[in-house]
Amino acid sequence: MPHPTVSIADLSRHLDQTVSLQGWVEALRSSGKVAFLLLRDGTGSCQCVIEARTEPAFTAVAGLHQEGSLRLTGRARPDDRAPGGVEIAVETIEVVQSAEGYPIARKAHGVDFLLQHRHLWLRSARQTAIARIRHTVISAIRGYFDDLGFTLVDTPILAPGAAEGAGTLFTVDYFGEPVYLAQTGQLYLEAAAQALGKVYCFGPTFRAEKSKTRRHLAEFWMVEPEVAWADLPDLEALAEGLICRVVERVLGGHRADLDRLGRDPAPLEAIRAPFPRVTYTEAVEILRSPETRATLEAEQARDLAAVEALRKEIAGLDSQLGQATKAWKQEKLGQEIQAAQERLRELEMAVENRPGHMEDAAAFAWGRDLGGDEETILSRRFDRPLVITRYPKAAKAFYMKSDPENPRVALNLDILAPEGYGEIVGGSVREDDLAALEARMAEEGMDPAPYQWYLDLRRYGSVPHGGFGLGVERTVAWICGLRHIRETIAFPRFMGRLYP
RNA sequence: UCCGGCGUAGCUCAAUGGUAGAGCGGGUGGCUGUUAACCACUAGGUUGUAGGUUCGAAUCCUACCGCCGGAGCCA
Repeated sequence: MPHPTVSIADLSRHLDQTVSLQGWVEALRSSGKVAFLLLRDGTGSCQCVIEARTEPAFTAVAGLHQEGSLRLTGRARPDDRAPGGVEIAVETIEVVQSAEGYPIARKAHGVDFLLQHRHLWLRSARQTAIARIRHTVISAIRGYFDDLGFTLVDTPILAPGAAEGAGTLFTVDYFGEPVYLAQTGQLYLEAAAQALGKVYCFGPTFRAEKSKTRRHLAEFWMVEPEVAWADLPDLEALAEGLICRVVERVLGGHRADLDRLGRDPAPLEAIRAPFPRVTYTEAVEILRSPETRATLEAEQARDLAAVEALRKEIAGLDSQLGQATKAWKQEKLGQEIQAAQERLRELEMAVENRPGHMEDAAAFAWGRDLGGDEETILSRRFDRPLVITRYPKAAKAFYMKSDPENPRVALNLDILAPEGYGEIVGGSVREDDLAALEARMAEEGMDPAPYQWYLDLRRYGSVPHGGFGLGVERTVAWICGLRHIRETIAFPRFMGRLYP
C-alpha cells in the first residue's frame, strides 16, 4: 500500500492526496446511493463518503456499526458540507471489527448506565476532550515545578499510620500487619525537602470517607510541593503561580475542547495573579458583614427571577412539544424540558436554603471550620481563586505551625476555586520546633513512637518549611466546568463503584 | 451515619386503581450529499425484590435491595 497512513489531526496537510486512515465509527448514515461515515481516530473526526459505485467498500460499510473499527483509503478533499471542512472520498475499506450491538447510543443516557460502561464511554467526544485537558493540567503542573528547580520524589502509597483522622483510611493487609493506603505524602516529603530543598510528589491518594457527592472520590490524584526555608507568603505565591500556569496552558491549547464541553472560557481568562487574600478572621467578618447579606439578597432576587424565567422557558418548550410533529423532535424537546426542570429544582433548592445560609453566615462564630456553604458564599464574592489563611489552630492538623503573632491561628492556606467548585488547595507552614511539635502531638493524644523519624527532622538541622496539596480532579472539574468530578478521571473510584 | 428523590423494553422515558406504550438502538425493505437523516414493517416486558390491601396494582401500604443528590468530612 503506497499511501501514507495519517492521523485526522494532520489531514489538512494532505489535501488532494490519497491517504489511509484507521479508526472507529463515530456515526454512520447509509443509503442506496451514498454512505457517510464519521470516523474518529483519537486525534479528531472526519467525514468519509462512500458512493454506491465504489465496491466492495459500499457493501462493506453496511456491515459496520457505531464504534466498529476499520482502515480506509481515499482522497482527502475540502468540502463545505463536511464537518471540519475536509472529507475523504473513500476508495477502499477494510473492516477490522464490526462492533454490532454497541451499547452507548448518540443520545442522552443516565449517569449510572454510563459509569457501568465507562470503558466505552471514554470514547465519546466529551470524554476525550476532558481526558486531553486533564493531560495538559498534569503536564503543566509538572512543567511548573520542574522549571522552578523542584525534584520529584515519589512517596510511599502503603503507609503505617494516619497523618490525620484514622477513620478515613483504607486498610490493607501487609504481610499480616494492617497498614493504610496513603492519603498524603507530606510527612515523607518533609524529609525529602531537607535533602533536596524543593521537592514535590505526584500520585494517587486514598480517602475512605463515605462521601457521595459530586466533589468526592475515594481515589484521586494530588500534587504536593514541599519547600525548605519557605514562609507562608512563599507558599501563597507558589500556589498562585501554579494555578495561573495550569489555566494558561489549558486556554492556550484547548479552546476547541472547552467549546466541546460547553465551557465559557471568559471566567478562566480572568484568572491572573494576584488572587484575593483574606485571613480566616477576615473571612468570618466578611460572612457576618452587611455586604455579604446584600450579596446574598441580590443572589436570592436573581435566582427568583431565574426561576420565573425557567418556568416560562419550560412552558414555551411544552407548547413547542405540542406542535412538534416528528417523534424524535418530541423526544429531544422532552429531554430539554427535563434538563430545564433539573436546573429549576436546583435553583429552587438554592432559593429555599439561602435564608438559612444568610442566618448561618451572619451568626458565624470564630473558631468553627468553614463548611461548604460558607466556602461557596465567600468564593462567590470574587472572580478569581480565593486564598484564605490563618485558620484557628484547633481546627487544623498537628503539624501546622502557629502564627507567632497570634498563637490561636495556624500558618496555613486554603484556596477556593471560583464558581462554587470548592477547595482545590490546602497547605501550611510546618511546625519546625521539636518541643512545640511534641507538645502538639501530646495534645492530640498521639503515640510519638512511630513518628520518631519525623521528629528527627526537627532534631537535625530543622528549618522553616512548608507545602500544600492541589487536587487534580477538582481542578480539572473547575477548568472544564463539569457538574461532576467523576468525569475527570478515566476509571473513578467512589463509594459503591468498583466496576469497571 | 442522617435527610430527600428515583427504580417500567438494551437506552431515555410515558401510562396516577381498569387491555403496559413511544422514541432511540437491533432486524428487514425502500430512498436521499447526509449532519441525532427520512419512510414502512418487525422483534423486544416476571413494571427492582418479597409480602400486603383490592373484584382488579406499574400505580396504594410495609420491608428489603439498588441508584442519585445533599449534610457531615475533605482535595
